[in-house]
Amino acid sequence: MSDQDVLPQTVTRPRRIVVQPAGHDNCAECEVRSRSVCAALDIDDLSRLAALAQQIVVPAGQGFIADGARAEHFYNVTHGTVRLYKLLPDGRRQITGFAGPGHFLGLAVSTCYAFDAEAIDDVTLCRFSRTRLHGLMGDLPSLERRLLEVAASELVLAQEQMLLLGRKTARERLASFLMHMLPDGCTHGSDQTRLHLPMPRADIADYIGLTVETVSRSFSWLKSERLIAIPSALDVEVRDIAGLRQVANGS
Amino acid sequence: MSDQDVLPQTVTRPRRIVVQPAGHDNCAECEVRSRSVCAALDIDDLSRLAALAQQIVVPAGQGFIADGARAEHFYNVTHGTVRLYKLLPDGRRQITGFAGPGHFLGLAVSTCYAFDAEAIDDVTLCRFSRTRLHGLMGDLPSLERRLLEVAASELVLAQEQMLLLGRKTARERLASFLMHMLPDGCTHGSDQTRLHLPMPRADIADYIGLTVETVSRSFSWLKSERLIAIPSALDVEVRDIAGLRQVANGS
DNA sequence: CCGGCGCATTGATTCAGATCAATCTTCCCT
DNA sequence: AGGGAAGATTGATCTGAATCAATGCGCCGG
Repeated sequence: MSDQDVLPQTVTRPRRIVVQPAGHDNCAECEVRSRSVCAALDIDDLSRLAALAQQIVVPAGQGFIADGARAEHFYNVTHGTVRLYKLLPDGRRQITGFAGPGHFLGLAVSTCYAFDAEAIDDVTLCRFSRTRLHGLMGDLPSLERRLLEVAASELVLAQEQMLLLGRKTARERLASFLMHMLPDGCTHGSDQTRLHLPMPRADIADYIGLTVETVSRSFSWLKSERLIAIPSALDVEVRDIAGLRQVANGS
Repeated sequence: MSDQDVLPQTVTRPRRIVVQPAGHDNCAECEVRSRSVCAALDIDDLSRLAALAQQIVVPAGQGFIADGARAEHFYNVTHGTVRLYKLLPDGRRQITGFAGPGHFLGLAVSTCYAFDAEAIDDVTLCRFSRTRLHGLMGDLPSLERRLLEVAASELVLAQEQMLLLGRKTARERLASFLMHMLPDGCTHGSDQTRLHLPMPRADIADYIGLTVETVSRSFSWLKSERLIAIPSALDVEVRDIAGLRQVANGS
């Protein structure tokens, strides 16, 4: 046991954030482009955007945006899932959102970020200089328009989350959360009801304003009501979408 | 008592929403212009905006935006205060924000509103056609830029509210609410600590996710701690801003 | 194959805030 | 001035979720 363990942890994954310095001309073939802000741009404009982009890789558990730090970058998630959260001085945490492939991060007006961001699993991001992207926005009104759309739809989501946090019961919160996690378009009909949750129970708890125990009990309750099945903790099968929606909206 | 009371209520205030059809060239002298999105425009552009504007007056208690209705207008508050909220089918209400003079309303991406809006006191608004304002935005990038700023700062507020609703205690919530209500710039220093709340206790309760009773008890507690004084229900005097901030952030 | 560590579940008990129930206050309206 | 209604406060009790406390279940490393 006296080998080269110079670091306290024994991790096989990359421990530090990796920045792919350049050579990133592949925006045109980016698999998340259609879902991201980049969808607003045609091929020519895209290359101007690509010139600003760096690819960065963040290992699971690592933070890459810190509350209060100067906001020098925007990010676009290409792989993996990110948790965005705010902390109280005593450590209480509220997760304000999860960002998966295609999501845009860093829409702060102020010069500083007002939240933290951490990789849940291994995450790959496109990073843009804030000032340079701002400059580009003057030239590319469609990009700015797209950002406004993104901001407005985030706002709608935030308002739904306020309703959830302020007025829903534990079971209603979990049901609402699962409904939101369902891929778009399968909220109606009973197709494609398999669901993989990238985040652990503690993250769900801090997102919907409960404790881990209450989340677990609510999962068990939904299971006992035959609304879902839980093949493994991170995999949920929605058995009765309509029923789940009923619960989510207060029976 | 058998006079002309053809309506169930006996109200002296205007009962219906009044639309001032036109003659609204006074944007240049608008007293809320500097605080509103209109601040982004110079005098010439302002007149183009003014051409789209209608002034509407909404009596206290009246709704003027309905959840699910087609989103045909944007609004700018010029006088009074508006409550924005979402309802659950069984009537539980979450107020997602209050909008006072200068505030911009209607930033929905979708074709339909996803919230309700009601006048708290008598409210005056500037109303713009959604489609025409969208058209104007193409010509006036500074307007679009300003809207993006507004949306981004709303988002920051929404995230703080999620932290409040998900993780703060009753006292912390009320203290946070009062801190937010303080006019900008008086969060530090002990000047100007008088505060008028336009909304009743029930609205505060539905905003910070509590019941009226708990709001009232929390007010009494803050008073007993000498952090505030309550000359009348709607008037609060902040006695100890630093202390109130401490409570707001979890002692 | 076994041991241990990190997460998830389940059970027992407590507690902050909801609910139920009186007052109290303010301010119209007559 | 007086009566009443709407809002606010205060008190008594209840309850849903938090907290405290064991297990249970994979999964990885040896």
